[in-house]
Amino acid sequence: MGKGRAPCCDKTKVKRGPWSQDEDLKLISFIHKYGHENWRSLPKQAGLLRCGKSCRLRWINYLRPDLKRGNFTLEEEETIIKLHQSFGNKSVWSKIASKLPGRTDNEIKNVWHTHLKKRLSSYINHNANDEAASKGSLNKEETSQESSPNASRSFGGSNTVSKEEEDDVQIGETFEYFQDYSELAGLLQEVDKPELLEIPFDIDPDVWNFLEGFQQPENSLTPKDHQESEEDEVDKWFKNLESELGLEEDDSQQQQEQHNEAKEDSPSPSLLESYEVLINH
DNA sequence: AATTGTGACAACCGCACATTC
DNA sequence: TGAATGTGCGGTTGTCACAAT
Repeated sequence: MGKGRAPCCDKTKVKRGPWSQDEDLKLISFIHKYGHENWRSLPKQAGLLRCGKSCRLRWINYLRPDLKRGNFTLEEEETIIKLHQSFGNKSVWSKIASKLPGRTDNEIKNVWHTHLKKRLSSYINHNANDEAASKGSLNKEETSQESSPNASRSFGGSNTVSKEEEDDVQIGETFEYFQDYSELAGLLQEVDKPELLEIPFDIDPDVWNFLEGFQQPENSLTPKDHQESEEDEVDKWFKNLESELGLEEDDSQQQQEQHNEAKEDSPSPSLLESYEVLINH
């Protein structure tokens, strides 16, 4: 036997690529019944031709009932940026995820690379141009460099720094511009895409609390609240699942129901019953 | 209408650490 | 104590949808 550890599974015998609805249901129902004590043996026991790691990833990043779906809120984006700054340039997506209930490290990582980083970079360029303009002709050479479309500021003067790394450094330094994060919120709003800019004017008081004190207490809910929110989450999760499987009755009706969820207590079906309904559908 | 480019996100890979025996 | 195994994590890739040409 050669060096190194054995692969977690025989890649020629496992299915790869996107998960089907059937596979999702198998995984969900198995985990609900038996939990996930051993990811390696889980796929075999659940009748899935998947690698254990793949099952774990699918569950954690997509099927878990307590996951939030949809666009990140402005507050979540701010949190990511703040934490990314406070943890330094080395990526700590899991730590950030732990501060954002319902969001996964993978999701946060994607948002950072596809949205936030880009937006901050564009702000840097914008800011650099403004700065250069305000300085007028004090330093023509510098100004001409920055006005070039592909120009990027040099930190440390090393040519070996990759574009990605350079962006990170720039982004890190950008935070020094901000006196507080309300300014950062403004920047996000300024450069963000319209669909990511949903800032509710009837913003939840909790959000203001969150914005005032960055460290949101993890167990701020009373036991009763916690139980109710957990039921709500499960209920929401099933509605989402039904929606994705095309089993919902009517979109607008469902949206209305989801809207009402926050306002009224309604008994949620047991998880297992709902699985059976879905599977037998 | 067809082709190409780009963005977004799900999924995979491999390494490192923790745990078990 | 060290090897084997399980799990978590970050980086990277693959795929799909949509826009631009």
